[in-house]
Amino acid sequence: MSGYHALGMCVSGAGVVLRDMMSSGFATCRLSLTPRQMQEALTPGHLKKAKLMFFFTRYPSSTLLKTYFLDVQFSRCITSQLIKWFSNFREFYYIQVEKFARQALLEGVVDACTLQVSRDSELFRALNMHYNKGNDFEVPGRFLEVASLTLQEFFSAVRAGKDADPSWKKPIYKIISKLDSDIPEGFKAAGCSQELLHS
DNA sequence: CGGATGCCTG
DNA sequence: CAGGCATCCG
Repeated sequence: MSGYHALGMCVSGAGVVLRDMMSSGFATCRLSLTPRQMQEALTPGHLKKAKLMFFFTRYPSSTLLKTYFLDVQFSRCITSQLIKWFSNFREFYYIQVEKFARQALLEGVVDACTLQVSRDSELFRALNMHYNKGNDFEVPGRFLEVASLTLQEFFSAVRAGKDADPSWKKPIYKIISKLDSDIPEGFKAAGCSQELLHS
């Protein structure tokens, strides 16, 4: 809940100001008047922001990322680093889900549909701990749905013995990649990364 | 060749 | 999470 408030405040704030700085000052005086807030390297605040964004998008394009990190000076290095972050986020996510799917199988679960990820489930706890450590952000319900589907897909695949195929996860990745949802505009706000760091 | 992906290591 | 490397494509 506190997370929502912080973002809400960012939305009405200095978003426009940053744009003006970029279009005028930066473009005409690139060497002498570099905006102070324009980061040349990703900060811990950016990392925290990226993790929260993961709750909405698992497969963000570099283009999308550029529109949500307006305070970052994108370069090949920065872009690849951000993309890399999400790649790492996905790895952790899928590893966790697979683990719980196999566990459910061992516990004798029969119907995949009964596998639902709720806010009080162990899987959610593990994921929330990783992407929202301080638990200061209200995870969107949509994420729970995506996680549930992912869990069911892994469960069904393993139960069907598809994990024998070296590339058995590919079909699942394909499905999940289509479930990305829009990211709240609040994440674009200037200073958002730092605000999150404090909350 | 240089950049994007993906797997997997430490 | 960052490094490395193998691989694929323009």
